[in-house]
Amino acid sequence: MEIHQLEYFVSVVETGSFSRAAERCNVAQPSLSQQIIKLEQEIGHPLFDRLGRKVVLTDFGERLLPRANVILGELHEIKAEILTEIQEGSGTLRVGFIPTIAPFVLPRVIHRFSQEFPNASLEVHEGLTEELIQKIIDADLEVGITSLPINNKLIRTEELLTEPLLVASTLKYEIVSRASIQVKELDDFPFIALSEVHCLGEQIHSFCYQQHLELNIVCHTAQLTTVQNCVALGLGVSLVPKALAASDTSEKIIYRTISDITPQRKIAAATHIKRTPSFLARQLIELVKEEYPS
Amino acid sequence: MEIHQLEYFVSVVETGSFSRAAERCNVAQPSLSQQIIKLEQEIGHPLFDRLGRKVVLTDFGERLLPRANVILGELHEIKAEILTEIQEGSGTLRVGFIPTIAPFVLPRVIHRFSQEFPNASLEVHEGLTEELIQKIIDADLEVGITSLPINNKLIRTEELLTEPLLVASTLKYEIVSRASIQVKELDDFPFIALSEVHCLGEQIHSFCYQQHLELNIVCHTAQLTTVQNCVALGLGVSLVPKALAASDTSEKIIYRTISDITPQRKIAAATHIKRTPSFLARQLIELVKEEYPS
DNA sequence: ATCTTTTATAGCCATTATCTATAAAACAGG
DNA sequence: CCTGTTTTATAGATAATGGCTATAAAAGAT
Repeated sequence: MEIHQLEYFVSVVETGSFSRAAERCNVAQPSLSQQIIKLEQEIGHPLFDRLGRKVVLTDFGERLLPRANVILGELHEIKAEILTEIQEGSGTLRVGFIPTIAPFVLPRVIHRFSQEFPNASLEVHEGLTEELIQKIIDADLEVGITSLPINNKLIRTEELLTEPLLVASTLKYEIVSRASIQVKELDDFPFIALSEVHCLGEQIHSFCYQQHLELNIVCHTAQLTTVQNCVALGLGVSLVPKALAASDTSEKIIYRTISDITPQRKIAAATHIKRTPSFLARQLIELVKEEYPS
Repeated sequence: MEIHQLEYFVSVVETGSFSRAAERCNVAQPSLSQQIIKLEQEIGHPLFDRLGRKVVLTDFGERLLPRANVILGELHEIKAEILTEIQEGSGTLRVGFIPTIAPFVLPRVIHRFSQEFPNASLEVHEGLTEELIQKIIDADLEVGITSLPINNKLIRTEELLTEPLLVASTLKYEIVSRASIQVKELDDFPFIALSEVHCLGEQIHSFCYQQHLELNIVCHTAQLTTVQNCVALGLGVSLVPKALAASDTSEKIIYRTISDITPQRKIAAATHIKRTPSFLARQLIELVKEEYPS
């Protein structure tokens, strides 16, 4: 049973004649007749009684008609409906964030996303860069919001913004009271270091290495929140993303930009290089750009 | 968009691979790949992302899937469902009866028919033979319950039964008191004749002509009921179908068989010679046979 | 780095839907 | 009742296309 056979069938019903149906379908009358005959053979019964001038449905034809209409209806609306559904934002998006971004960005992004795409469902996963990358490769996630660089030829990255790292400290350490801060002053104070399982930890580490700093690390923590708490208690100074500063309302810590050379990280969206980005994914990436706190 | 393309598409989704889908569909992998590509071109977007070992639906594919399943589901059930529906007797049957049959047969047939086929709808039309024939030819009616002969090469007739015509009279006329009745005695009494617009009227007329009777017609009536009433009032005798006698409970009239030569009419089902009889039509004809009063 | 798995490409073949021409049947009008 | 017209079916040729084999290309797996 073929689509065009059903189309021919419906046309014969609607025009009441094989020849007129053929004309409407832009085929020759014998072609249409043959296809109807084939259809009748497949059903096992005649669909029409050919009464000279008139063509009448048999009881089999009578019952095929509504089904044929359903099928053809479904078919012809498919393209338009799919486009509509997509632009209405229905569907599911699975997205990952690294832990040094998630706390500042996730709440705002989820909020706006669910407002703008009420029909969509968002599945969020928080994980370290390597884990996100692996899940993207396995197609468990479609997008990962991470930090550059990412060296994996299976991963496509789209840079979203550059975020400076600020010096964080209480007034206990004079570094934050000065008019301007120089990179070299960092190793004059006890330093709270973020574990290098985080790419941010790594990035700070290699920044210091490049600047020939020999940090006086008094603490290695596994979470940015712990860094923040340690700094607040006056255990030392640290380098933290500006987004952390922007969302810190406690006013215990002073955040300052380094004057001479600003350390920074690039925030990017990582996707599987072979996957065509879905509509929802593109929308989410835009939202992250707009909602990233600064 | 073709059926087999949708089948291939669903198979790829279900097997998660083009090669396995091809195997399941009994086609070579390149054939299947090509059809998927064609489908993607028609939709205007890729349906799958080919990630080496894995194949993942794009958002377009995700939305095509349920529709494809609906269409294929509809298609595969069609044949069985049509057969079921027909055997369940759903549908409409348009049937006609001539006026000299309708009153005795219609009520019983409609009753049994609607009991046995509660899903069916029956449209009954009462009309003279010529009218029924015309409506059958025009496909306004599918079956006509009439009397033979019918001479029209477009009409197929199926003889159902032979019905004798009985002498009807009150005791006022001695014809019904005798031990046996001979044809020739008919013209000894005033005769109530049915109009020849009815085939029954014609048939009685030609029967008498053949038997060289010269009826003493005292009345021409347009309806069988009027004949019956006239006879009951003792205005004369008449010839009436046995079915009328069988349904007459008044006991005013005596109905007697003629001994030597019994006039009779043949009851038949008339259908368009080119129409394949529907299930309901065949069932109805059977019912008329069974329910015809005798 | 090599082997295996998987999809895409190329070229050929077979199927089949379509076409033109024509026959057959039946209706309409004179 | 015959003739011309309309309508569907048949026959044979053609062309479009889905399918096949062989092979390439890409990417995992060993």
